[in-house]
Amino acid sequence: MNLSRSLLRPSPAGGQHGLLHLVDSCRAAAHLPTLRAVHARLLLLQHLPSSAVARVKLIQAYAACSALPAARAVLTSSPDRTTVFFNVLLRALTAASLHREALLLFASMRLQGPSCSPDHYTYPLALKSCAASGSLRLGVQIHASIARLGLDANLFVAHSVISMYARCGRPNDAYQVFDEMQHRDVVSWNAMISGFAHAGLFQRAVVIFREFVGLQCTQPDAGTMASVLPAMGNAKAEDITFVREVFDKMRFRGLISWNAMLSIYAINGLHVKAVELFVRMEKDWVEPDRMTLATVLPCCGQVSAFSLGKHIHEIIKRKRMCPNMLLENALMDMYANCGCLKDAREVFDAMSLRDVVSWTSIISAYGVRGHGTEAINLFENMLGQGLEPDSIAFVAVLAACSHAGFLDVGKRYFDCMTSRYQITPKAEHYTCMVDLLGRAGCISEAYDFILAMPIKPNERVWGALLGACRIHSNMDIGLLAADSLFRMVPDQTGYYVLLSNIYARAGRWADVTSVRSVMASKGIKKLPGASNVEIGDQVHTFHVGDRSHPQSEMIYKKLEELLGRIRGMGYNPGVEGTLHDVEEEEKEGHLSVHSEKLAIAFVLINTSPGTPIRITMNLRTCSDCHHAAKLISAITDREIILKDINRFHHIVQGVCSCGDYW
DNA sequence: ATAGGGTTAG
Repeated sequence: MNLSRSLLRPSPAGGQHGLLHLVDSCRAAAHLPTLRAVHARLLLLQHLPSSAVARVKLIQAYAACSALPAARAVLTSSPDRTTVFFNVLLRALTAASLHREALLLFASMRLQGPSCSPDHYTYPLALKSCAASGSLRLGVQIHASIARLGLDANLFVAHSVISMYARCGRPNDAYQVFDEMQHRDVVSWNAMISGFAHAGLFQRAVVIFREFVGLQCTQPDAGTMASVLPAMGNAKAEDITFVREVFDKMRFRGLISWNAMLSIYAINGLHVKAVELFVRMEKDWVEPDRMTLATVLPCCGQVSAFSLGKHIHEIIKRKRMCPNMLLENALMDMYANCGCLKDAREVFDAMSLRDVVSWTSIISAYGVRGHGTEAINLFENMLGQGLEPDSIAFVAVLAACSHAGFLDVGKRYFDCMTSRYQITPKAEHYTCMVDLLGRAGCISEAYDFILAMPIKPNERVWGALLGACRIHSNMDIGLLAADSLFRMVPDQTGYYVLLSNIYARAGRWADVTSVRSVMASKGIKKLPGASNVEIGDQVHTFHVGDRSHPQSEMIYKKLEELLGRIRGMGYNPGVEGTLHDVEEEEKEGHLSVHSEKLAIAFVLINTSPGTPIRITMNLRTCSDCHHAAKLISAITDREIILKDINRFHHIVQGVCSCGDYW
């Protein structure tokens, strides 16, 4: 490396300046061997005793090389010690998250005499460590010293006091400091916004954000956007719109602002908005970084924006951003959710390092398709690598067991999770277990399981039971589940439909009608089924009986042809239909124009033979469409990947990965 | 020669 070469030929100008420059280069390059050599030379030439600057630079450089003991040794061996040495070392310790050690060093300054008294550089660092380690008592003491010295007029100091109080769980004390400030700049507001956000007072964070914007004295900056972000989970639509307006009005929009805006959309489930904003970002020639892409990729997955996802993968390759676990995990997630298990697996196999998130991602990809054995093999493989499964990894493997109907294995994992790994089951785990038991036909066991839960069963838990009751036609327990659900979420259409399906299966048409009239009286409408498919980078949406598509005529002709061909193979719309679809208008004729079928016909017309058909829909698919899709996949020799509201159906040559069990 | 607010997955 050329650092060492220049060391051999030090600049003729007497050395010290050249050597100090070399120290800075070692700091930038984090090159410890050269740094040691330069240090030795400085010692040899006796530059160190006279030059405080040289010693400060050495401390910084050693810290940059993660050689903290060496950094500390420079301070210890200094004949004259001043505050700045401590500040630089404190900075190194806080940057390395060594907050305990930072606070010990801070405390030791008092013993060093007046030349080492903490100053307006020291306090922000010490308070940062208090905030990070939750040391409220020490923080309060430090605040008192600051006030005694009158240092609270310094903005840097005041902001760190605000931040310390907020992060130590005292948002009101933080606000008092903020409120009493004589002068404020943009960071003062950012500190308070982020303070409320980190203290969990999301609404107050948003209110003060709005107040700041309303003042119009100082422009919000990227820090403002990033500060409000953690307060925007589950945000109100009007707040999101407001932040977007602020974002649009910013005179300078840097990458951090774009990333924060994308993130706000993503955490609120506004995946389409995030995708649109990303497209806008590309048009504006803003170069995305890893975080941008790691934020947008899951959104692509959620809306099955496969071509954009692939495009992002190309960006990642072009910029040589991999290997990078964050991105690889996000890519896997995107491919899996776009229905491309193979591509997800390729990313997984190519990874040089994998963490629990990577494994969980691929396990869940297999699991939601019904490939239970592979999901379990992967889970065991992960354990074999010595990785500790966490709560979410268990959700993935339990879900895999329930989708595949592996009753005993699932029960074993649940026990293993609590006993061996000491993980307290959450609602998601209970949902998986109820699903597992219920699907396997153990309905009363599932019901007892819910009653014995130590936490209050939520909507999804009861929903899983109701779903199982539909599969196994259990009306008694189905009614109990429905009753709980209607009390919890009286307006959720899907549960009424499930209940009426249960009645329909039992042939109790009067009850079917009464469920429908309850729905009508409450003004609840059945969510219209919609299927999305992507051709090129264009998304096409189909509804039941949709004739709005320009190719409508061709689509219906194709569908008729297909249905004609599969009828000879045992497809009989009437029989399946009465079992599952109770809406009058959907019987017979309308079953044949369900959105899934239209989408399949459309893709067959517009793609070359052999191209997989990927469909994303907003409901669970009906068994009539499922049956038809299987037969169509066989006669047209196409893979059909149907993403349903809660799982994937991967159909190859007439066989579905769900094993007809969903 | 040193300090404040801020974004990263399953």
